[in-house]
Amino acid sequence: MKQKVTLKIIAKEFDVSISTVSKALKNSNEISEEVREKIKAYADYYNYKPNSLALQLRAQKTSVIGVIIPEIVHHFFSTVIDGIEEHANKRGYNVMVCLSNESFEKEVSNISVLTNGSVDGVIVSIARETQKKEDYNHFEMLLKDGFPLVLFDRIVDSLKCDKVIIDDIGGGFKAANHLLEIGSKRIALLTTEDYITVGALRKVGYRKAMQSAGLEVDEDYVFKINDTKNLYRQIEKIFHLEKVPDAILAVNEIYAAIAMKIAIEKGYKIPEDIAVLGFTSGLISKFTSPPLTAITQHGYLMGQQAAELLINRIEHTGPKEFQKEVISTGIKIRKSTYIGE
Amino acid sequence: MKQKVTLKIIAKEFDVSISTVSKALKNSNEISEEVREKIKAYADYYNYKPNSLALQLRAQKTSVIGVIIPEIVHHFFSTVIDGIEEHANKRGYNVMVCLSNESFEKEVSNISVLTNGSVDGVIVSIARETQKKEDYNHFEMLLKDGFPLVLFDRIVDSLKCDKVIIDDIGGGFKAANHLLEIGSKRIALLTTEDYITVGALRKVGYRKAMQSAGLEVDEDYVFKINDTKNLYRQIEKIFHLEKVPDAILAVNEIYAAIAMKIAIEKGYKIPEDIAVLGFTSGLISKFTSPPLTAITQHGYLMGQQAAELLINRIEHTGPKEFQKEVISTGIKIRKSTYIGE
DNA sequence: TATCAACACGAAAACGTTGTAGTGAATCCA
DNA sequence: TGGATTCACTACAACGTTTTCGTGTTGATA
Repeated sequence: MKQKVTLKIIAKEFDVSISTVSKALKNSNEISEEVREKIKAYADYYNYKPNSLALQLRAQKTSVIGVIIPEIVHHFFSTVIDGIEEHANKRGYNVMVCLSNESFEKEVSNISVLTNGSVDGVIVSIARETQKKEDYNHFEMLLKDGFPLVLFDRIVDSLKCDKVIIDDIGGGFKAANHLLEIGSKRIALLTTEDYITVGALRKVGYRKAMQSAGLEVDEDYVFKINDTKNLYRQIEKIFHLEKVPDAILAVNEIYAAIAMKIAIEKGYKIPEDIAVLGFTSGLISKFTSPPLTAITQHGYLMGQQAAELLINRIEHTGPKEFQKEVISTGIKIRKSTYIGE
Repeated sequence: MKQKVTLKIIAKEFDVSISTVSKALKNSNEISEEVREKIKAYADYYNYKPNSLALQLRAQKTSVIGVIIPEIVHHFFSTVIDGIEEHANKRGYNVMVCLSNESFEKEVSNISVLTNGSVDGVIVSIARETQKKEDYNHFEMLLKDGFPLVLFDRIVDSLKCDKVIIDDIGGGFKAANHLLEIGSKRIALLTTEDYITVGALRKVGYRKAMQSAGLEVDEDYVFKINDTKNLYRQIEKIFHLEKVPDAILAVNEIYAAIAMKIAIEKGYKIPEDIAVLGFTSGLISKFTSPPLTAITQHGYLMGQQAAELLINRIEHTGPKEFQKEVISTGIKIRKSTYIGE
């Protein structure tokens, strides 16, 4: 690459000092009209732009925020990043994305790389492996130094920092309630293993809804799916129950889509025989047949909120106490639970 | 935030010079065992990490690569980023993602921000608006300075730089050919407007396949969809043709899924009456019913290649001449074109 | 006792920028 | 003519590193 033009080079060109060039380019009236103009012309011609590293080093501020997510090939996380970007840009920040790939080690190393001065703060959604290990030392180190940190979606309560979460309990409740309202009696729950908070919380909501309808939660109707094994085979077990459920509540859209597919193959009519409802994070729900009723998650909003909290923390605007924002879910009713029309 | 510990601070603490501290931490044997150990212990305790801005400024190298994509909420682009990240990390680089949101202005400003020293090179997929305007000045400026730039997917041939593209012509050919092989005679094409290169190229492939089968391309069977208007209404026009096609080739999975949905509503059987095939970039194809046969795109591989080209360019490994890598497509045959078990 | 090497450390430049605090010359006022 | 003021510019520190080139002290050697 060609030498980038710097103040020094321009200064040498016109045989003036570096300060003169700097001031001329900033239109300071300490510098004569004449000198100013020729320097600006030269800088313009050679497309001078101040080196941001130098600026950042001097200002002790990068105007970059780091984001660490478990994976990017996931519609929900993409929407969150989109929201972060939008808000960050509006406030003059850029975004640096790192992926943990659900790995503890990679998360730790990402944190380490990002917090060595390259960013003013970080937003993170914790990796699975970290949640399983329950080792949050890398975060605690940051917080001890007062480094701006915002956790979203996959959070841990014990860490003293700003957080943004989806109202998963509310979502689970809303989901189960909808099924109860359309008359379902035996609602099967397709959820994740317990250590995955999101699944666990949605289950809590489901349980709450069942109880407030005066129904017992039969643990035989709760299926904890292991993502690393064959999904079809695990989900199919729903249909081995003595009394096949009249509704299925899945904590994500993949499980829901698969359950629906199996149900149809087995000759059940949806929603007449079995109603199906999922939590959506992508486009699948819209294109299954029948289209899937789903709890919607507003990742974009979540990203915006996270960015806002972080930048407020960085700039010391906003409250001193740590915030915990809760993003409420929506429900998009489609044909998989809706008879009539 | 608390003051970060620096060499200077440690130096003051032990009343030695900054150089001594720097050398001690690097285990230089210029420094006595004793001094070395106490400095290392202190640094360790206070979690000293060299400031990367300072390192980067000094080394005139950031080990960061910038990526500008039109949007992130798009499975294809996510997979590309994933691939970029993977390769970049392997070679010691970090990734900074910016979104152009298909806007020319934002693309220009992203380029400007990234190339002021914050990254060693950029990978970009050009925004729609830029392609429509045909204004590539911001890229030409970079190339004039020899700044490392890799274009992927949405490229422009006139720019002298490394490129990675999907073999869209081949994909279109492969798609049409598959339909011809299963006996389709009247293949409708659902494509984008002409200025979108990807759609245009896939059409070329479609045309080639038709011609090599000795068939004329009837322009009435080519539908150019405008993404900003109502998709259903535009796609429905397929079924207003005098002779309804016996196959539909869509240049993306959304169009394909919608076409299939409309066909089913109108009582056609898929694939018996009409076979449907799309280009996939997400998970939709897998979960429609019937599942959609699709040309697959290998975004991950594309990302890896792009990163490899870029880093080779940055580090002057690899050939001097600009490369144009072509990623070939695959085809995943599912029930939407496949009769029989 | 003069010479030299080894040892253990410090000074300073460089990366590119900004802003404060000079500085020398011209101009002004009385 | 002497002092103050304005003008147009320069020097320098600072941000945090690394690295090259000193430099003073010690101990050994001839």
